[in-house]
Amino acid sequence: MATTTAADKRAQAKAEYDAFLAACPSRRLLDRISDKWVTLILCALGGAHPQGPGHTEPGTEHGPRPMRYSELSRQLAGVSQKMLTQTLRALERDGLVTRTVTPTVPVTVTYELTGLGLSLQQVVRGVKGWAESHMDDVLAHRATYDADA
Amino acid sequence: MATTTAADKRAQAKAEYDAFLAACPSRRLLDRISDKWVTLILCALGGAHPQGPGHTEPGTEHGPRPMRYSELSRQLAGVSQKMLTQTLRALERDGLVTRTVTPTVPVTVTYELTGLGLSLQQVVRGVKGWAESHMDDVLAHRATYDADA
DNA sequence: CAGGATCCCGCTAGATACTG
DNA sequence: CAGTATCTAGCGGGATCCTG
Repeated sequence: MATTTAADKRAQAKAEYDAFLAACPSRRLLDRISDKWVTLILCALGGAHPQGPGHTEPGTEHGPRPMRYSELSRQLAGVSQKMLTQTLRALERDGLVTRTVTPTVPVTVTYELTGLGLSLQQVVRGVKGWAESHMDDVLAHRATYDADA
Repeated sequence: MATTTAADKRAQAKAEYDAFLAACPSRRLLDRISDKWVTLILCALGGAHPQGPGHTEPGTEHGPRPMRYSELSRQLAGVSQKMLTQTLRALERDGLVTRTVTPTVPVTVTYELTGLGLSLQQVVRGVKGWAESHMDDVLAHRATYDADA
């Protein structure tokens, strides 16, 4: 296939999976990662500034860092043990986080982003950021919408 | 307040809402937009290349465009009427899409992204794209994970 | 065509209690 | 500390029928 260019390959890669199709595996993957807890866990594990810009102020910057179960539980206010464990397991299975057990007494378990998890974190961080920075706009629109009703 | 710099204002804006807090409104907003159907609807309304790169091939590029209810229903394979209508209403209420009724016979209804919706579309497009482009990696990890179990 | 209204099932999130 | 196990209430979400 002498006609296969880089552009062709990119087109193929894009066409291979299509979340618009109900039967496509990527549809279910999209459903999994489109989740409040997934977003928050990934963001927590990613630290404050995951892909910090050019210059880094020591002390203000901490990229991806391992976190313990209890740490996560504390940072994700209101998450139930069940959801936290369940979501972490799913993320581990999908290769987004690693789970490390240190046989101390009592046992110490840490979770950390993988490279794959980091790549997703970069994008879901945007979702969380959007929610926080556009909250006022949304609230304003809701007010006028509800008023007209 | 002579000490209020641009950086301070940004810090304040970021601190105003925090999705890590259970009681924060942004937590619920995050839950709303972390949704399969929200992502797919916004992507559909955003067209193929929302923020196309430098040069644009005429004919291959079509940015945000209004779509009819039935068009959306067709493109989002497998979506139920209930979920489609319900999600569209929520998006309209939050000011992410506009709903336009043209009194033809039968009636024609079109949905279109607002500026706010467009800004969210840019980020959720990344989520959808991630799912499609990393599907193979995830499947591979699942296989090894399930094998070890 | 673009929904509204209902019914109803599934299953999932959350609370609680227990364990290595 | 870091979970597992169990139970249940609630609702997400699909199917179905109907309408302007």
